[in-house]
Amino acid sequence: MKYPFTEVEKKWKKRWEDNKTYKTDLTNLEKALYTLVMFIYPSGSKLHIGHWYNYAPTDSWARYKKLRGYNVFEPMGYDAFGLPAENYAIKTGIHPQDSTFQNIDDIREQLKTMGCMYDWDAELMTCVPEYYKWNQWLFIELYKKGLAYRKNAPVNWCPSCQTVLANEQVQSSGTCERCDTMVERKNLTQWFFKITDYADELLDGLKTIDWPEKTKTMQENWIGKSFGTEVKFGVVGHQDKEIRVFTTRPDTLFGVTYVVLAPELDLVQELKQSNKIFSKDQLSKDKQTLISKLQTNNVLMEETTRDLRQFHSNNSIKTEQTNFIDDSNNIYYLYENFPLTQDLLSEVFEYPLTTIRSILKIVANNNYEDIKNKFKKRTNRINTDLAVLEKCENKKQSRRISNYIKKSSHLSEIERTSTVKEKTGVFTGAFAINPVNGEKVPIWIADYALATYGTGSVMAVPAHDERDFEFAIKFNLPIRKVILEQGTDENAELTEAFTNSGIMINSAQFNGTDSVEGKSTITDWLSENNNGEKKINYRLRDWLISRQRYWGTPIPIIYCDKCGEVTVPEEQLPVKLPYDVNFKHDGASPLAGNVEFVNTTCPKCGGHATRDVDTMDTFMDSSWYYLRYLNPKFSDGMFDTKLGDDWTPVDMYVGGAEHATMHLLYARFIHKFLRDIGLVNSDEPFKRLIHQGTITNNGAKMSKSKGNVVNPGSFIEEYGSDVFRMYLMFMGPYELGGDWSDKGIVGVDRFVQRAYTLFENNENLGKTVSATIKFEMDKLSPIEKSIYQLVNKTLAKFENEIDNFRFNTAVASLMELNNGLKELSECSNEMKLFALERFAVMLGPLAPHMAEECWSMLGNEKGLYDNPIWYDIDENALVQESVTIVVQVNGKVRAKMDLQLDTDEAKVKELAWSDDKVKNHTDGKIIVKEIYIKNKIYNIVVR
RNA sequence: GCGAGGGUGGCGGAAUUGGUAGACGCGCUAGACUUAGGAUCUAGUAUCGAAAGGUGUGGGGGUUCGAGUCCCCCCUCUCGUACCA
Repeated sequence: MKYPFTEVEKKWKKRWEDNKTYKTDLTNLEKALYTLVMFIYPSGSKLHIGHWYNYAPTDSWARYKKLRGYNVFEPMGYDAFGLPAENYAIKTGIHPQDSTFQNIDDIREQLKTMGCMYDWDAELMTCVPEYYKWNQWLFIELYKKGLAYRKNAPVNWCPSCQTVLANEQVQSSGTCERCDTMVERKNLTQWFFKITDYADELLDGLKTIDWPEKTKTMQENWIGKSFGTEVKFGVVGHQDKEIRVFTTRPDTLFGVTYVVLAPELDLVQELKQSNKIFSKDQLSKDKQTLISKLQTNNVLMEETTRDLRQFHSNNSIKTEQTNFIDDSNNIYYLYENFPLTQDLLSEVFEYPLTTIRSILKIVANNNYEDIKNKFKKRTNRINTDLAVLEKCENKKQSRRISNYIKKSSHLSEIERTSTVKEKTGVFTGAFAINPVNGEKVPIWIADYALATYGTGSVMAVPAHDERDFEFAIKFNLPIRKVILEQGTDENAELTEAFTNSGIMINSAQFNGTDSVEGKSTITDWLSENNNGEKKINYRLRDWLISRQRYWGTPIPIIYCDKCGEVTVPEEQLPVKLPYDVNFKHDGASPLAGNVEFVNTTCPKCGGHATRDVDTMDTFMDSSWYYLRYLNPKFSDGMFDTKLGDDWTPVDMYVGGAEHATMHLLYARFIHKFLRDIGLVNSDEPFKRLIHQGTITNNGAKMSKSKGNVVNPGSFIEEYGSDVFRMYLMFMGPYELGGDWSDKGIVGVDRFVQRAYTLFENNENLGKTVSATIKFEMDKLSPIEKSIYQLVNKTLAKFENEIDNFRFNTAVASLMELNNGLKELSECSNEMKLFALERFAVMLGPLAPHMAEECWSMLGNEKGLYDNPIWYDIDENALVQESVTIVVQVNGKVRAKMDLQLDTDEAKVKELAWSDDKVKNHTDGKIIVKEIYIKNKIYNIVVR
């Protein structure tokens, strides 16, 4: 008879449910094992094969552990808050709460068809007040410890939808996912969690957990700890200001030719304002006279920006700068007090400064005093120092800066930081002072400097940094080599940035130092002179948790005119999410529209106050749900701390690799925080982590929007859930995933049919024969012996494979066993029972319904999972008595010999040489050597 | 660009420490049983060759008695990441 999966599945599901087979006794800590799979987002679409691929094999692992006597806790729940439900509401008008509850009901039913051993008493959902109350409580705890704070931060804002978008809703083109409008960045005051306080611990903890190396590396990079130096640059004309830059290459400090500020920095605004542009008549009489003289004397340089920068950077020139606008709306920079040094004069001569050159030409060959005198005569300056006038390239320099800042604010984070984008920037007109040599370098703003990293200011060393090099080339800024690559010419021009270590040059007293050593030498020098210090920087940013959205946990903060920011008192929690809300976007958080919600009284003074109208990031929910599962109905706290201590860290956690740096980092942070406030006694939430691979469809990720989702429905109907789950496991390595194809499912089905028939043919065997634990191999027939060995071998293999999530080879080993049991009919009933008992038990984790049925067909009264059982291996049966020894000639296989294990070399040699093929290949050749690897190979080397 | 992981028959994929490459399954071929076969069973199936014997794990080089496995260079695919100073 064909395996009647419909009846069998129904029968066992009912029995499991009636017997509460999968209800875990959490007070029993002997061999306690917490297996967890990332909980499900209850969307309107059905469970697809991706969910099955995630959950079913994990359940098989848990079942295996259960059969081995572990007290396994395997819960399932719903990550029920979030954007999709709200977007769905905007589209259809169905309230997120209604659709979510409906979806949860549907999904629960679908999950049950899988036949996983979830403890349904532990089921939880995050969108109910009993759950999110504790998000709020946790928020307040963080707040009390100074780890929750508010600051102004940019969000992705769609001007057309009038709403805030999550990063993943912004397309790579920088447009809105829904309406294709260009997304803007808008500053809003928002809540942050200070995860950065835990940066070091999050980094160190990685060493203690059994996670995929790849994931740990990703977290490591994400945290991005980097050791460097913070250097203080002065600002010309602003004694009170300084620019701090972070660098990992203090050894290149002498190569700084400009400084870059991120456009968002407050300092940029100040510099812009301080570099005020005067109208010409606002200037002093003296200056006006000077300007006219410079203009009439034609000491006006039309194309001199580049050359001026050269002056500034190559020489320690201290000038006074005045910006003004003339009657024809041209902007000029007037630099006074250029010291007319010999250096400058010779330098000037190098560049096509037509005007100055024409002046200096006259005096080129004269001595310094002559030059001074002649220059004085020519310009009618009393002062012998040079004044120069630079015409601004762009008439609207100031506006240019503003425009640039505005423009970069329009770019999304993704777009701005795209490396393929060409570098942009604008000169501020201001100069910074390099502390190491007093050199003046121009200050630029450019969006390749990120306000969110380090100080937001960068010292640019084009010669030794790729980005700076690219920028310098584009804007014609000087490139000064200060690290010499070994074996290269000091004067050779660089065609690309040299970023490795070398010998320091052009670095005054540090010349000749190895650049690696130079890092600390220079840093020490800076510290001594109070110009900088050692500094550690992190790439990790604080966790922005505010969402200008409805379907989430309300932030438990009240704003009072008198008392300011006040937390909601614990006894007033939860702050319930009101049902009646216009969640259609109107430019603000939907909760802002609910007057009843917003208006409240201040818990401190009783006066009028308003509530925070934002909700929390849903990663908050998933940061501690594994603790709540232990008792979702617990009301005396976030979770039962006794159970938390007993059952966490989670022994096995399975979920997608896409959560590597978000969820998995946040949960670790929260866990550590909970430890610090005494709620858990462990450092890490998840001891062991496995990522399932992704199942693609024709190479594309399955998604509802693409319409390429494969539903398991038809396969379940045709083959049953056990065959389907086993096929998913058989497809390939679990952690790799792969492209979906149903081509091989018939193979698994055939295997199941054959196995079922085998049990059918031996029905009630256990009632007539008593079970044997161990056989004396000498007393077995050859067939019995080989079956006995195969069964034991399979057990050993199977255990190892399942333990390590290698389900494909575990299934294969059972198929091999099944093939090997073809001759079972020729065995004694004792041997039959021995083999079939073990076969049924091994089927248990992979095909739970079928295995229960087979197990009961043998005559067992108690179910496999009600009375878990696993068999010991007879080690004697694993010992091979004979072994195939391969005879090679020059590494090529020429003969194979079946010999007793541990046959001695002389005997092997004799047999090897008696083989005809071996003779053929060695005749007439010189024997160089012979190698014998015991029980494996006999290799003859000839020439 | 950088980081990680892959590339093995017609296909999905096996191969503890270097030691018989291709387990298991699909597909295919032949046969058996059948009124029938998209059921089941049996045998075969890397490739060239009639055979002997060659050749074979992306390509090239190397180490070794022996390399899918170790080392160097290159090609290619997938994933992650995106100017982190």
